[in-house]
Amino acid sequence: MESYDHLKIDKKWQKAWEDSNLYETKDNVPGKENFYSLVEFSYPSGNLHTGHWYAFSVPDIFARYKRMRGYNVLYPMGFDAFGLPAENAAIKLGADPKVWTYEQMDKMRIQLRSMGASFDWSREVVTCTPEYYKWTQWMFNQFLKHDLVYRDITMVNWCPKDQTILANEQVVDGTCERCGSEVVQREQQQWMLRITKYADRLVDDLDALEWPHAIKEAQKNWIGRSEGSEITFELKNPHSSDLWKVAVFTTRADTLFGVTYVVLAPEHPLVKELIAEVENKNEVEVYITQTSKKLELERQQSKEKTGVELQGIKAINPANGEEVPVWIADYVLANYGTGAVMGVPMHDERDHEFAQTHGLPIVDLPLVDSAEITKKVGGTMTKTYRLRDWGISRQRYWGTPIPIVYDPEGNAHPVPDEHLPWLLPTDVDHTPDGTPPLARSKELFERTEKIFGNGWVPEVETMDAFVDSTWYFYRYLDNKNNTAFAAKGSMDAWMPIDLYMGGAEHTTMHVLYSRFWTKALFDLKLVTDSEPYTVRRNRGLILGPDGNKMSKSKGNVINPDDIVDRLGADTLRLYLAFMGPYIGSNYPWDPNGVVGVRRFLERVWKLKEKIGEGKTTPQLHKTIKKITEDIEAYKFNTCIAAMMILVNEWEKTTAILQTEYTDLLLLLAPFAPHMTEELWNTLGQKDSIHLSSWPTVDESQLIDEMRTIGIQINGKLRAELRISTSATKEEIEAEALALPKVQGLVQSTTVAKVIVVPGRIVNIVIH
RNA sequence: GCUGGAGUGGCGGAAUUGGUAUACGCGCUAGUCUUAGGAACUAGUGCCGCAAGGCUUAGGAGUUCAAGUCUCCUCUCCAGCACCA
Repeated sequence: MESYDHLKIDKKWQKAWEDSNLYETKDNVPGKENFYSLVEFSYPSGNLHTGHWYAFSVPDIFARYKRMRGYNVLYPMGFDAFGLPAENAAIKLGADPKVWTYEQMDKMRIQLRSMGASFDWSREVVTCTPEYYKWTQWMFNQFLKHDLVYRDITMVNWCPKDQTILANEQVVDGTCERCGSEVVQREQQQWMLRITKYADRLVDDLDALEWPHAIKEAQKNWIGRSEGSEITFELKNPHSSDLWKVAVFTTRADTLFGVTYVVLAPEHPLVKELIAEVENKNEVEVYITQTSKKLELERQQSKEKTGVELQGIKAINPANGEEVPVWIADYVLANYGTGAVMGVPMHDERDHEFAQTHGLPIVDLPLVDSAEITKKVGGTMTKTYRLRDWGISRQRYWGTPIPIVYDPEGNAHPVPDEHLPWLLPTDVDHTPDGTPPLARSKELFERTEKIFGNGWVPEVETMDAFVDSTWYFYRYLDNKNNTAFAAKGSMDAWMPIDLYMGGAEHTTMHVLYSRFWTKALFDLKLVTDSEPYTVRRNRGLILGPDGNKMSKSKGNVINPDDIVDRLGADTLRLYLAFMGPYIGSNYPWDPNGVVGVRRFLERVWKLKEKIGEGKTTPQLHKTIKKITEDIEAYKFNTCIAAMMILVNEWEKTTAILQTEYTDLLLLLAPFAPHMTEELWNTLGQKDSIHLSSWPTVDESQLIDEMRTIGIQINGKLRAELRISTSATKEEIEAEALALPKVQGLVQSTTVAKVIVVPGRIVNIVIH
């Protein structure tokens, strides 16, 4: 018999599946229910690493299993092709981002094929193609029309060295992830998406979703909804008749009588007005300048309660008319709540520290009812959020152009739909110099004037790449449509997504953004579901053999291509699935462990020689049952363990039936698609094993005639009893008590009670 | 600090959900084969003990005939948020 030659077998079947379009998925197949299984598509980095294998080949097991259970399964793949990784790599190599990206995608498609995953490549989606970003722009226009897009000046992360805005996720501990410079906050006008309008729904709709508690909590945490009161304090200056009002947000209106001062954030708009009135103008101005220069890192790390009193200004407590001093301090954040707080040192730790530092009074007055006092002082019960609107402007080249043009007066206008896709120009030097690269495109400016008239200029910013990925799962459903982002019929066939497996790092970014996007589309009646993912599950990470995250600098990277060459795609797939439950933990790579599963595959291979006449093994049906249950719970590790147990048992027998062997192949097919297909084929089967049905459990085979149960005395295991499963409680008790071992221990005592759990245990209670 | 999650052999992890703890794999030990290294195969392998036996699911208490599993306290680790009023 030929030995298991993975190199030959992997390639042979990958080609055969491709030639026969085995995984091409139709929107509707009579008699089959649809199942949409989604995994996060990847950046075209041109290098498929172990993480990709874990992210794609393990969920492929589930997709294949579902197909064998009779579902019409969509398991698509594509590329999140715009964005920083491509642009950075291109800049570094002096290459064109587009050329570089397309080269990487070509490489990755080849690597992805080596996985033997059941992707339907005919539905591939690439976000940097005009055919795709046309619809990203179209949706942007729709949102603009419905006031979900606006332009505003906000604080952004700015890297002074790279002269560019950084996304939040590119700021690592206050420094630029690329060059390590300390990031500063800077005011910048940008295009914003009104995600905060959806804050309540993004929190409340989580309740109905079948998602893990941890993911829901992380999103709630991130949105940070806080319920409280907004209360207005009047400010006055004894030397003039001017009056100002300042609203504060508090969750503790009940402490209103304990207020001994009011604090504004240094950036609070009112401060600019008040500054002319204060007695210590210089001091205040110096403080404002100092805090604005403070690096984000410092402000985060130093919890020192600095501040300056606005001398001469007094706030009037609406509850009792008492005059209290007004301060500015940078422990009050401008962009949370109203940017102003009432200082209650008795009941708030930070206020207490501030009061102590600056010698402000700390008074203990009785608490009142929050709702009542809020009403009494003319305040309102309100909610505030940590979540802020999503700034999507990027001063970069490699992204979806924001489809906006400005008239000669500087007013913004959307690029009409008939001019979409609003193409990304190519006549651009993409080296970052602090100005958007598109500003240097002659073609873009000429195009704008040609279409809109003299003096019109284009928007020169591009969109955050997270915008592209908010809706990619709709495009898989109808990826060639050029009259709509997807036809309603295709969306009805597949949405909402049945299973979305991905990384925990996307919980508060991509997953939240795409939920928002879907809700916005839903409100515009463009889609029929307000939530995109029925089930979301987070997988873990594959760590290096040293237990650290794989990285080139640590020298602990396992290259999947090497494993595929040496041991085969099936071994790698199987090992990744065998490491532990798919949902939950991170697992270190064990170079010996991967050899262990290869041995298992070889045993399955050799078992073919044992096919012959014989008796059915009851173990097979227990195995089918076990795997069917565990696979549904994404516990692929115990599925493989169950197959190993079966193979261990079969190795001890002289012969196995061919039907039993093919049942094992069917169970193993989702895990090791290449080897099982080869064995299936050599046994004379004509159709692909991957078009076959999942084996059924013969319930009658599950019933054991005899069973070994444990005999405990006072809860401690003392003996074992082999007994018929049809034995009555009385029979079991009698036999247990008759055991010599039990006799010896029970003899000189009184048996108080005997608990018999048939098929499980006997516990004899003695005194 | 707040929120969530987790602690089981030398390692990754099992445990029918309250019923024989340590399945399966790795590693380790011995043996067979091999010039050797490796690979493969066979047997053993929770800990202490020569043994009888005792102990064991981070630690401590509790409920129960019975606890890895339920309850309370303590400790440790991981993740997210964090001067969020």
